[in-house]
Amino acid sequence: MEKYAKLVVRSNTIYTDNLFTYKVPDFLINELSIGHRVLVPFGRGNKPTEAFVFEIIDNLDEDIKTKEIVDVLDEKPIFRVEDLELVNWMKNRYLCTYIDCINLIYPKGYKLNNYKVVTLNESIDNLSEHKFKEFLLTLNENQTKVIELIISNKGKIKVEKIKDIQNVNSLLDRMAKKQIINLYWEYKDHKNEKKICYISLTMDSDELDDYIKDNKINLGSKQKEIVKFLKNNNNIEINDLMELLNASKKSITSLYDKNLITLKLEDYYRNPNSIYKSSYKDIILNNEQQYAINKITSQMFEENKKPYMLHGITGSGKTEVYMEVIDYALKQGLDSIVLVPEIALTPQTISRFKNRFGDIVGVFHSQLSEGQKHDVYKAIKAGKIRILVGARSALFAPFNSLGVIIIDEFHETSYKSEKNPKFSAIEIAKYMSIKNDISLILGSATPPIDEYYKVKNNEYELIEIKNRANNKPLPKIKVIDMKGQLNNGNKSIFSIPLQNEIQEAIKNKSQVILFLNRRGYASFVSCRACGYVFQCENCDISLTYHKGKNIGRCHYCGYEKEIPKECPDCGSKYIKPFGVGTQKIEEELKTIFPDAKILRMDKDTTSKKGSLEEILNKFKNEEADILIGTQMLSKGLDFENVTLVGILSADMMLNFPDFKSFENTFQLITQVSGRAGRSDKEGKVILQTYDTDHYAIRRAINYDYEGFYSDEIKIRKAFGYSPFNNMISVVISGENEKVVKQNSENMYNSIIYLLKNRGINDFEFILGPNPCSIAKINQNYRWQILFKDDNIEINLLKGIIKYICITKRDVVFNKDVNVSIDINPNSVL
DNA sequence: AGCACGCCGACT
DNA sequence: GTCGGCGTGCTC
Repeated sequence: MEKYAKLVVRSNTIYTDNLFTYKVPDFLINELSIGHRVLVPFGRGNKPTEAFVFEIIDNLDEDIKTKEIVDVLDEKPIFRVEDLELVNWMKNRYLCTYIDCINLIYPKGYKLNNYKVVTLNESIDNLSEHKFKEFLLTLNENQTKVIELIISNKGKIKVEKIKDIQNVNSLLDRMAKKQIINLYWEYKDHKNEKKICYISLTMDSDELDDYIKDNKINLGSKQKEIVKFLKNNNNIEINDLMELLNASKKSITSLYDKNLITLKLEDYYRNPNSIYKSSYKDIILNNEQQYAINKITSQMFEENKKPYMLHGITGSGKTEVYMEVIDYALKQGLDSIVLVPEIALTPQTISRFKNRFGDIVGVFHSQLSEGQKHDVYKAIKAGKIRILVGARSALFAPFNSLGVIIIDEFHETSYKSEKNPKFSAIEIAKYMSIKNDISLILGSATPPIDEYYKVKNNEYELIEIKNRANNKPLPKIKVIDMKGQLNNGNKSIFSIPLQNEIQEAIKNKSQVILFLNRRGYASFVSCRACGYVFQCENCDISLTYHKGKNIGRCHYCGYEKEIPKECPDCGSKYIKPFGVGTQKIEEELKTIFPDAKILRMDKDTTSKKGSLEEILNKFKNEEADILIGTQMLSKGLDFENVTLVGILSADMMLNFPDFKSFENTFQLITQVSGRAGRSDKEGKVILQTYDTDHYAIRRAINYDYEGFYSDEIKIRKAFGYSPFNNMISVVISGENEKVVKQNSENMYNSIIYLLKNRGINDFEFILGPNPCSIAKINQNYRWQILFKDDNIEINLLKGIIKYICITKRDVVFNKDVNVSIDINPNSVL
């Protein structure tokens, strides 16, 4: 019987992104199954390459020459059948490669390295010393260098280690042909099974002393010390011992060689702990919370249930609902995944879960080291972690019996990946929940418009919580018309009412949060005489002014430039910063309230590790009166003593050139306002704006989600935006502007050609090619073509885009341009 | 992509 | 005839 395997090979090019057929060797026929990781020879040089078995077939379906699989790399398959199904689904949905998808679900801590090595050919190695010297004389400079390198490396060297020789590969090839050297591939399969080493004595105390005496063993003073220590403390961790006694590895290996100690390796789980502290309160659930819990738990074992959308206002105690559902699942033997938008911003949520459930709570996010990720995965597989809290990547954790997926604040943009595959965690979770009957809960106070539309379409089960857990009303939002303030001669960023309220709050010993959606000091610096604006040299972006260092900084690539006293264009000295950032807010606030203690939370003050936790802790412990911050403030923070929230410029986001900017404005106002009055004290919100009449603002100040939804959905429908259409963005970027432009046009023309062939002659659903709104980032020019699946079947459209951008990539695009496909992108800049 | 092969010109 | 350099085409 013959068997063949269709597999995906790990190589980092889209040109090999298909299934390759290999023959299954006889000794593996009974062994090999779908999902196995195998080693195959790949390419002309038969480089040992890692591959993944997707299918096993009995006969070749076409006449192709095949190579044989060398071996399986792991005892058990690393992927389940459903994992591979997910890979296929994602590849189709997001138009990305197999490997992109595999990398997401690939168990952490595995890595196959392959490298080419050089050794001396036996005929040379066996020469006598005299003959060898003679032989060396026949070689040229580079060849001698290679021989010397091999010898000085104990007879074997990796090709990549041979430096400062040009065209090493052709040199080595020729030397191999002349039988001077051997050239071959080697590989090493790393499995990062982090173990910890425990030391103990091989025999008990007296026995050991006799053994030493009888065998006349001499011990150094350090070794004696270690033995003495081990007599009293058996089974100690090697690192602790070395540190405690200031011992070296040498003395330990020496003891081991003398047969006096044993070393034992055991699994070790690193535990990335957050330093954030939270207090555990006994919570009494209200009726709405209880209803939600009952609804979800009662259907947990039902098949074909819909995902739940938990629409609960800010402060409605959604986390309590999550925890009760998880608790129920645990008791039924089911595991849970909780996704949070940004792990760094949710130390509070994590500590609440840890307080409630203890050690079975694991944390997973992209900032963990590979080793830490591996440990978490291992603990999950071992059943030591039953609840995983993490960022979107936590979705792919290898739980054995996953029962619940919770996505908190599911309107957050961070659930859409920026990297390939540009997946949406919401979509993947929905896919998983339907396929495996998992209870999926999407929680938010401000559900995305397109998702809420699906409630109306019966795709979700809507559960609402309309009251705050503390039974207090939502904070009243007072709108201040900044045009009026200006007319009354108040040029400050702070309206008079806001100043008064801040004063009042500080007097009452409660805390204030001020929100502004822009960091830095000023949004741009320009010359009043000629209008020159300081711009980033790498991007098409004006520099944000940072006062402390007197620099302009690009918030896209990090480029910094000192701002000169004179205009580089006209030489005038009228150089001034315009617009307002959080840094300037802080400065002005200090002059108005010189005694207030102020904290600032934005990307500039929280980039250092641990600094965010420090700021949150300080504010929580009421070591500051006012917290100024950007977007970060909107993400589920919970401070009991905050009674006043100030939104300094609500229209800043309104004027963003994106079809989601109204929705974002509504969300931000609702979310930021929700930070006030979360405990016993009532909250208040002051909202400053120049545009008091905009529906996003009017609906937000009345907490009228339904109203905003009905306004917004009409606009979405009229313009054919999501949820009525999918949007596909293709961005072509590269260092050469002309090439990028020409490639974009190439692509457009190819697409038009294919569409015409299919009888489609109306191309209104294609926008562009145009330069992106941000036409240059990091020295890369960017052009965009936008597609809506208006009047065209999405799979046909995707098929054509895939054909042009992937299958025929080398025909349509230059090698040095980057083509990025994003299905339903967060923003089209 | 990245690897191997093969062609070509320069130089002994 | 040999060496280094670079362009080309394929990967079961």
